Amino acid sequence: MKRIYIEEVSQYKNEKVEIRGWVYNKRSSGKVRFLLVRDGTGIIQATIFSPEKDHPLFQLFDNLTQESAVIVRGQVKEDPRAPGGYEIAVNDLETVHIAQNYPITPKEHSVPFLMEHRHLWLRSRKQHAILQIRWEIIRAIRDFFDGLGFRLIDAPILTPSACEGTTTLFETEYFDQKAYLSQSGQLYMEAAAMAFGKVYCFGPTFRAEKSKTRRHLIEFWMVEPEVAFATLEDIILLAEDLILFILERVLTKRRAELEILERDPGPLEKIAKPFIRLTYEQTVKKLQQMGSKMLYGDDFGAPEETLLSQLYDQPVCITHFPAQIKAFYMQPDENNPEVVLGVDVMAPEGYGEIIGGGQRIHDLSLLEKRIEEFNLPREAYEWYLDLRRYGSVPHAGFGLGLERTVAWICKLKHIREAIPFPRLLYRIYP
RNA sequence: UCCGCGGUAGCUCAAUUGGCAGAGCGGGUGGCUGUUAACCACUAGGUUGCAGGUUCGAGUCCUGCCCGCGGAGCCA
Repeated sequence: MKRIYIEEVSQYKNEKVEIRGWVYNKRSSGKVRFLLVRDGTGIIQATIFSPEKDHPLFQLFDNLTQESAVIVRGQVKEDPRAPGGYEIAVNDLETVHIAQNYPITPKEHSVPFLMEHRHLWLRSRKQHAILQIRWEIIRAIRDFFDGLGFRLIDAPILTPSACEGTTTLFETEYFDQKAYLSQSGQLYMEAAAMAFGKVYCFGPTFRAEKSKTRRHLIEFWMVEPEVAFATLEDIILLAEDLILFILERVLTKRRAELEILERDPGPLEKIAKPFIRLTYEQTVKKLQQMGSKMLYGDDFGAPEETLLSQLYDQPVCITHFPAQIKAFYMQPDENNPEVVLGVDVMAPEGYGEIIGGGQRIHDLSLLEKRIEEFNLPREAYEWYLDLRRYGSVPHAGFGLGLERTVAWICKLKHIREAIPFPRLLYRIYP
């Protein structure tokens, strides 16, 4: 008898197989018992028939509780009445472990309760589907960059100094010094790009922001490509291709999961190059016409992001921001030094910014000046300035927030479901 | 951090003006030969978040605290 996984069941029609898993749910109707078994790859209905009321399999079945671990052996049958179209006619049932009072029942639960049981919630159908899609997106991102000849260069997580202001950094002890958890691998990727040409890093980042919204996590994953000799225009094209590659992959390989999530694939299928392009100035004018009170020089707030996503069903690339609202390393536009060559890509359907990036300053004296203007500790940036001393070239890159991308593609109400174990302002358990 | 809302059975919620703390689900027992969050009957299950106060009487009103949820700012 062959031990198989539920996702392979259609290849074993009428064969006898063994499935190892957990009880998802059970039902009974007199002389027929139905056991829904999940094994991590899917859920299948196992059936037991007998005219004998005290059949030994019935006794085993009756003792099983939700999430008990079982080994089921029997024949695969195609049956339209079974969820998924296939079921197992059981002739042997082995109990591995009886679960006692599993807390997540097939009924409704509140968000706080489910978050408290996140370690178990992962077993539920929708959470499982979301994390399958997350995995597919991660693979797509790696395949995309590897396929283009990018080198994966890992950025450090413990960093020696505040790169973009200390208020949002997690501080920790580093023997007799202080260290900070990384907010971004970008500066290290700039060094790597000068060594390898085109690079990316993909890892967790940490922001000690006391933000409490559906779009924020304290710990989140970001993929950050950086390309030597690239301009703003080059990386906008790269960002478009990346997003389309991810969408194509999920739409072809994770249809079933999108269906479990009741996510209409229509809006995702419509997305195509080129994305909408607007300068910051054009965007502000448009928003003001729509009734927003924001002024030139303000950053976009949540209401503005919502307004924008109502206007377009394509991602929107906003460029040419006023220098003062962006980071110190942003390259000024040569036609208008008041604005910088940065880009934010806003996902449609109200999901807001999923990408932030741009062209970096490559001129040593300009970068020194900016470090001074932003009141940053010059010593901490000596290594970064070195990149402008030894073969400096124009270069650009961006960061894509993984969880925001997952939330958009899965159309989640809250980003906390886009990561297995979310770290939030008021939650670090489990 | 600020603004708003909430905490009652394992879970989801109800409880009229301050007047006997209840239902569904889940658990247990029994029934049903194709169930789809199955269904039917019976059954057990409570320090009403914590501390204090008002009152003949507090789940309900007041004060403080704890915990969480929604939103804002900031950001990916």
